[in-house]
Amino acid sequence: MDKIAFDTKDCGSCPIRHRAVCANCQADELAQLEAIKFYRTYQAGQPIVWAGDRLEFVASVVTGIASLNQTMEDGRRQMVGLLFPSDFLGRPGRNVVNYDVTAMSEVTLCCFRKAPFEDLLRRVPSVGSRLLEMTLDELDSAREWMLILGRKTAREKIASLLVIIARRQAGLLLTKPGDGAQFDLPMSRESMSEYLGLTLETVSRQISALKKEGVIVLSGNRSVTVPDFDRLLEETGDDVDGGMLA
Amino acid sequence: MDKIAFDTKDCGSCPIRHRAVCANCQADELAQLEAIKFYRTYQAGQPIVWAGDRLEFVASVVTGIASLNQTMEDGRRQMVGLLFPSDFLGRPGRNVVNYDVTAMSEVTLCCFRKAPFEDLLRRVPSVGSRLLEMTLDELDSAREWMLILGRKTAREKIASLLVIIARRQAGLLLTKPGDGAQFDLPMSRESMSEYLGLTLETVSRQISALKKEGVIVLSGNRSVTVPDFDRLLEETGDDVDGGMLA
DNA sequence: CGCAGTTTTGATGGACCTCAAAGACCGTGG
DNA sequence: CCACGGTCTTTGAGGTCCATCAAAACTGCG
Repeated sequence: MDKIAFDTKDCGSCPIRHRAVCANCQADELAQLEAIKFYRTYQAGQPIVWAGDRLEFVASVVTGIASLNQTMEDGRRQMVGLLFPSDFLGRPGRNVVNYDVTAMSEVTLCCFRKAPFEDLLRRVPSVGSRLLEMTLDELDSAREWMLILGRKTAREKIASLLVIIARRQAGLLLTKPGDGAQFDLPMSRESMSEYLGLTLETVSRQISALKKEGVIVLSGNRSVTVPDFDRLLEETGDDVDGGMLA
Repeated sequence: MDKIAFDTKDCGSCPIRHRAVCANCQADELAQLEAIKFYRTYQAGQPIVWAGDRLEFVASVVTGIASLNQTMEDGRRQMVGLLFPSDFLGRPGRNVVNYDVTAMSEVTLCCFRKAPFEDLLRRVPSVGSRLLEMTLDELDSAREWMLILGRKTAREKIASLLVIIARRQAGLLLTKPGDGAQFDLPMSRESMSEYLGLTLETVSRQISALKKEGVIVLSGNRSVTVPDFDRLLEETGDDVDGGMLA
């Protein structure tokens, strides 16, 4: 297994230091978090927790990508969350998780045991305020996702997912990836179908169509290049330019 | 216009005192909120704010029901939130709203101007912690909703919506309405279709089917009686008893 | 090279959408 | 009190997008 590529003793060298739940912390507050943290690593495809299980910690995703999934009695599955580096896992004040959490790639978590973290949440306002901010961001993206699930066509769904992944892999949420942007899909066709409320066959067909029309270029099954990002944006069905131009 | 049916000077008589963002406040904290609050009432069907508009206040819904909607360029609409009494409207730290907000029935809001509220959020931890708790609850229900949108059949969607409305109208979220429960639909068929990612015709057909099979009884278009609540629950496709019995 | 898992492609069917018209509900005014 | 009009809802007929079932092609790895 790979070694973690940063100094686990020093939060200052942490790649998510300025985006995670600790982002607003001063040095002394950071020290309190540092005192109760520990790391865990999961292999690609490995479950992190199952719905209904107790989760003894909360955590920040440091590297890798994890998914939250709901499963119905008859096996139908819907992804309901996708955790990128700096995203927060777990709910303070609740011991049982509602969703299956799975590592989509190798995932490293920065974990805090529940009780000390909740105590800290009460004492250190900058952690609570940052967590509120992050939760509101997640609620916003959940609502965008609801529009995708409820109203978009299969083709628009695929384009939307590609845009979301391209943006998040590029690091900052607000910047627009440039033309020629290249990124890896962090998931299988099946996971994409669970994200989008489609079957894996429909996902495959729509990706093939976008490829044939030159909207995207594939090398291998996971690597995507976007020659013209605006073209991809048009395919999402969203208002590309905020309604300012034509 | 009807008069508000409680004393607007006294938070103690407020119907949502123990469930809203002020739920965890002590008397002195409540006094600070009371000092900056004001009320607004909107008629059924009236817009509260449009997506992209500035919203100068945040608010708790005191009475009535409001919806959050997203609209695509070509007119497709998806409801992304449904605000019942005690739910919170607006996002601290952001001046512009992302969704159209509409009063579905006559709505009374308990409003706080943004700046004083955000100031109070910094000074009074019990408000921030309650808001975090409420936001996490909303995120949970948004994720349940995503399962509905992505994986359920039209019939299951209708049954799920009826259960959600029955539960929330009954007041507490956890209690199961008894058999013979009667409630009013707070929205038109069209709004139901925007909630569920369907057309209004499909909504109407599925309601007719549930009615014909005796799962529900209608009197007028808005009043619903559920003779056997477990029967309705089965129609949602969800695990009825948490997988404990059969 | 061969094998297991993943992805693509094909053929067919069904759930839901679209377009259209009739029917029910409800407030208003005669 | 009932007739009238507008809006909302129901019902019908036909079409389409996506799911389902099935098999071939590809990818990656020992």
